[in-house]
Amino acid sequence: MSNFRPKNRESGACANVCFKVTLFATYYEIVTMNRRTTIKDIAAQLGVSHSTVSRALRGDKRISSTTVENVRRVAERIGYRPNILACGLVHNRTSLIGILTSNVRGSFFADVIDGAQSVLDKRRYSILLCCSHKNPAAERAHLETLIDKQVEGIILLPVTSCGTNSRVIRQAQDLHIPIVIVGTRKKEVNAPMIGTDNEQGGYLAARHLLDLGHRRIIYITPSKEDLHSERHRFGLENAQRYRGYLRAMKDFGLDSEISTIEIDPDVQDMTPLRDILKKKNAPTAFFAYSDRLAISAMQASLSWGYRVPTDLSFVGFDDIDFASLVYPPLTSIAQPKLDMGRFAAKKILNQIEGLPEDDLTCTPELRKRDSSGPAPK
Amino acid sequence: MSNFRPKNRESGACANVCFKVTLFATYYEIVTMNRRTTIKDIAAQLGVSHSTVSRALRGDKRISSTTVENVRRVAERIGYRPNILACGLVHNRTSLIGILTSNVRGSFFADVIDGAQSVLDKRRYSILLCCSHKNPAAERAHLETLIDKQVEGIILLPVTSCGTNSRVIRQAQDLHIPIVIVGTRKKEVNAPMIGTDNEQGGYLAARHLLDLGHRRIIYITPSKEDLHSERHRFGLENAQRYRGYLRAMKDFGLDSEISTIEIDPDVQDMTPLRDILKKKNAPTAFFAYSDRLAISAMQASLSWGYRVPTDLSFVGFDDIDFASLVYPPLTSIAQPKLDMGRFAAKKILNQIEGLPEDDLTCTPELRKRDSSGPAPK
DNA sequence: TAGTTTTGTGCAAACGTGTGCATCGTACCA
DNA sequence: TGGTACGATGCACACGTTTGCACAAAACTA
Repeated sequence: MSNFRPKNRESGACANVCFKVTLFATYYEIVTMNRRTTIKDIAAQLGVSHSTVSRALRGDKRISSTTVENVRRVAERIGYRPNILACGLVHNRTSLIGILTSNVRGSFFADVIDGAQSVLDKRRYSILLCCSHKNPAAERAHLETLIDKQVEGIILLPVTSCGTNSRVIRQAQDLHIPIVIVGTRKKEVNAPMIGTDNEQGGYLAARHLLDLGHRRIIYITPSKEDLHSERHRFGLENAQRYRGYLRAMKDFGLDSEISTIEIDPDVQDMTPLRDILKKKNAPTAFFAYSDRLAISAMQASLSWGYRVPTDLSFVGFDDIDFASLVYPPLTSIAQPKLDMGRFAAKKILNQIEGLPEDDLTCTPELRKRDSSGPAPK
Repeated sequence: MSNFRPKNRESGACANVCFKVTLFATYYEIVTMNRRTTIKDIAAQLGVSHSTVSRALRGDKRISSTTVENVRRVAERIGYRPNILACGLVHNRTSLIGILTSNVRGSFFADVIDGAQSVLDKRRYSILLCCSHKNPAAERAHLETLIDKQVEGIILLPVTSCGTNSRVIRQAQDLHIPIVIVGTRKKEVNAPMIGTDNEQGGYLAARHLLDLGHRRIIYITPSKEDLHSERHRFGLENAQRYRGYLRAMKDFGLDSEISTIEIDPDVQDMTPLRDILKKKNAPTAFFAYSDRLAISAMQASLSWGYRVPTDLSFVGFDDIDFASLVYPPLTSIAQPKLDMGRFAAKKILNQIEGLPEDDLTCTPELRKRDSSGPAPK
């Protein structure tokens, strides 16, 4: 078989070359079946150097058009695909963007990913996905993995503990890996952020209920601690949404009516809700930190015989898919999730190109549905 | 500054070495701030060759323990991280597993990812995520990207059109990239699959309703076409679940009661449901292709004044998060999604190691909740 | 015809790491 | 003292690309 091996400097007329191509393609189809083909294979078949092939493929205008054409043809025939590791080694690029999130579940995450992917796709970047499950140690490990894998940028989705991992984040930044935070940023971390005006969202929700005539409006928080302390299980968003609610209530002079109940979404214990509904002067409306929480509370109330929105009104936050699927459809505050993902990707790409980037705050929007209605007499 | 540059063959006593280390660390901290440090940096500081450093870091036992220790110390000090591109180039590895899915939304996807990640993490693999939105062209493009990025394996999540892209899939297999399909496989594609016994799931659901005394049970399909033809918008699952329903009905001699309505989940037009409920001898129970569909139908029925489960019973499929959050909580058929993800990852890893792999079919399970109850008199 | 430009290629080094083999020094043995 | 064995390290090449530079041939110019 070795007599088939092409000799190096054996160029010739085009027809001749074509003949050899056919011949050697057969040879190579046998030999290279089990490995990726390289520019050297192409070079050998055409009797040119691999640098010529490289230049031809990259469209270097110094290469004659006939050579370029030959190279293209052989490349196509033997199914050549560039080795991205080798290219990456030379250019110090991986075309990888890391996305670190605390939970892969939920439409917020999905929409942001979708939005980011649509932008990154066009620039031939791929997404390296990590999920930390709110575990700071896992989060740090994943950040280190991302750095080790030499991603060219990192998108941080609501990662509750990133405050505690600011050291790794700085480490990434020292290596000039751009970072963008989607959601809310801890003050320890210095990176451009894309967020929603949660305070405004909270205000919109409360204001909507107030305009419907409700006065006794309760904020449902996943964690009371979040609202006042510096430790935030659910990020700063919770405190911000609550602050918007406060502002609306105070605008109406309802300082004395301000009140919250805590429902842990993981535990789903509804007794605080049941208790407050039993009191005299029970609330007529609820504004929840999240749609999930709002839906749980609403469905629990239904199961106890309350009518929605006749007896009780509910407003959620995030406008997830299911907000419009449950009965009654849930009024919610929407954030432009897809756009946030797109912007995040753009911010990363801009930073990669050396452009400075700063924060971007999106405006939330009220999606009125049937779960909120006029306050009962 | 260049007089600080370490000369190559300038070894010395340990104390001397340590002194130099300190000195040059300072030098290097200045010089290398803007790039990743390499084994050459370590080698230069210690006055050894880079091969020695490489061997020391890899734990080659031919290297003296003092050298190993020195190398480790310097590596730590200058924050050395191996260049994964270079390693990959030598070993022809990327430590990347591609996951291609049609939609990133939904708990099926999320759980499978989670499960896969937990297994892949331990083996230091990362996940390259692509989402094709049920678009065959995008799907093919993404598959090609995955091949180009030299992933070491591909997990295909319910990708409706993979039949049309079997050529690319075969291309990947020719390059010895292992593939696992989670969900259902098209017959054009020859790869190990990990799925649920959808037929059995359908049987369980229908059987559950039959045991509760229901006789007029309707199957809600996202597309009637799916049930009989070869074209499947929603994969083969739909036909399989329907077949399970058929078997249960026939077991009870209810061939004449077999009936379906079509509700497109993207359009959410509920008139077929309304129409069938208006008929005399209206159905008393519904079994839907998916939880999403079941929930929509159930909530629509509630809005028309029907009581669940007093008047109507509903059973879904998939046991998504929201199944237990809606009111009344939805009875559903669960698949072991997390495990399916774990198994998928294991199958990929095994194949990478050259072990043969074949299909795995998981057993579905009924999760009884309040949306299904005894048939009305 | 000799010199200059242009055109098309090849050579060799580089990216950062891994590794077979050669080499060097030392210790041990006869 | 000569030979052998062994432990520790360096050299040089490999992986697949890209790219600065040199160089040859061809095409001009004078």
